[in-house]
Amino acid sequence: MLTENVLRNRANELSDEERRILEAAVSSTRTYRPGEVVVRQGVAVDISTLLVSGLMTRHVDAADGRRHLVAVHVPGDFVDLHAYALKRLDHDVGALTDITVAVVPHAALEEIQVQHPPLTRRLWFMTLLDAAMHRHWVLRLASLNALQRVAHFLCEMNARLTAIGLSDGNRFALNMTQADIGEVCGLTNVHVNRVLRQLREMGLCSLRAAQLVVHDPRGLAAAGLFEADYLYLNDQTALRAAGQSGAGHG
Amino acid sequence: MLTENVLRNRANELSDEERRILEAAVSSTRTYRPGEVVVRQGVAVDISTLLVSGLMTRHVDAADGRRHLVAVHVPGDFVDLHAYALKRLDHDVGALTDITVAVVPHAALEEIQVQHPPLTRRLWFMTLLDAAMHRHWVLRLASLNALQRVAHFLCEMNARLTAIGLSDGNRFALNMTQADIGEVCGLTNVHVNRVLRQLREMGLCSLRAAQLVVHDPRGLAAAGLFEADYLYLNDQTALRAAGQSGAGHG
DNA sequence: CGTGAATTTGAGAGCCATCAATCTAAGTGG
DNA sequence: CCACTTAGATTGATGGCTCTCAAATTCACG
Repeated sequence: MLTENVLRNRANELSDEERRILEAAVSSTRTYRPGEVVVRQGVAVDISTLLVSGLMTRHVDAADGRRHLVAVHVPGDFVDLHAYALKRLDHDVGALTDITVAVVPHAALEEIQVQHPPLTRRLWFMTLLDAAMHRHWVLRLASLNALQRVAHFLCEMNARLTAIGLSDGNRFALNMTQADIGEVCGLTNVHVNRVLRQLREMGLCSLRAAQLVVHDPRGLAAAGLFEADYLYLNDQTALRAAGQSGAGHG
Repeated sequence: MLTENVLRNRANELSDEERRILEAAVSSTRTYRPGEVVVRQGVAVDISTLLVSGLMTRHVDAADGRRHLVAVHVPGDFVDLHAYALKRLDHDVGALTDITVAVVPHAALEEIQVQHPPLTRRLWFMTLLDAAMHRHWVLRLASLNALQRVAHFLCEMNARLTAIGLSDGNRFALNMTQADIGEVCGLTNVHVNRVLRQLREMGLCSLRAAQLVVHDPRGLAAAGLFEADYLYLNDQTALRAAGQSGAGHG
């Protein structure tokens, strides 16, 4: 029951039977060390990977040697479900921390697609969540300044990790360096450092020893112009952690 | 046969039968004027829209009144297929130019999902293309400067429009103001204007009267660090237009 | 306690935003 | 056919946010 917890607590929550079906589709599990590449750009694959523990990245290595993150994945994310339809990826997928992933052969997904349309639709939904997150990353980069970007990203991680029980809404493990955060927010590690100091001095949050402590969730959300609706969560705790009212979407 | 042309020329090209099925799923067509909102954020919908002609946007209105584009859609894009799984959107979808869209009720999509798994998989693929594009918009904003961003975006539009026969690879209609391009690239209209002048003086391309003329496709691609692989095109003309060798992906 | 990675702080420079004005093109009404 | 209007394009001057370069300090870990 590797994926039991990580597949809960989503707006799109799976039924017990659907979880069983997915569990049965897992052929094996693998572990990777920080920095290892799990799926390399352009290489055809016939498996998809479900993240069980740790953080993963989607990233592109620029010609000048710099790396840019285009997504961060948390446990429960069906990281590589795209590969089922795309077959090859336009970017690398790698381990940001120590991770464990479950491997699902595409043959098993094909069977699910034929035999379980409702589950297929839920899987489809999960890939659309990624797109929704991407859109807000675009928004973050296009319209927010450095302080707002970092605050927004930290709010997003808090909301996502709260939804899967890895944050209590005020404190969570964040095994990312300031350089990693810079690669997410389109900033240099130097400027991320200045922004984090500013957030600390504003009494909003502090990041020390890979632990983020959020002193003022609503204030942090306000600083980052963060609204959690794009995460499509239904977990009230997660919404509160995100500085939202949790009253629904209207 | 409204969608006949726009559904061709894709790596994921549909068969004649699949196109027929989709055609049959269309309940009606609608037209909109530039600036009109087709799907408003947060409103539950039970239809999806397929763009037949014109350009559409996904955008978010910021609190300060400024608009930010997170995606641009070209004819053939199943713009709102997301809504089938998501039901409500986290952003607005609107008309950038005069547009015609085909309306597909979700009930028809459900039937397709049950009866035509291969077509479902292709539709799924189409939504994943959006995500792939989003990722490269993230990359563009995070890692490129103003000149590179604009060049990159123009290359993307050229490649996408070439794939559907709306560009010959060197010239195409682009009914976007410089302010629109700024909203795509995270720049002000003023700076977009300076960048366009620079691109013109470099002999790469010129935008006049809603017509983009690309004088040097490979040079423009180089200026924007553009690589077309994320568009998952198989159309060799489109790849050449994109300044790529068209020799495949390795 | 030594070593390398990560964090922190400072100084200077550059890219792009902001503000403002002018110019062009297209459409409207008389 | 021409004044009038308006949206969009163009150009200039100034300022600020963030990068770059550099060095010092702290932290993690064997």
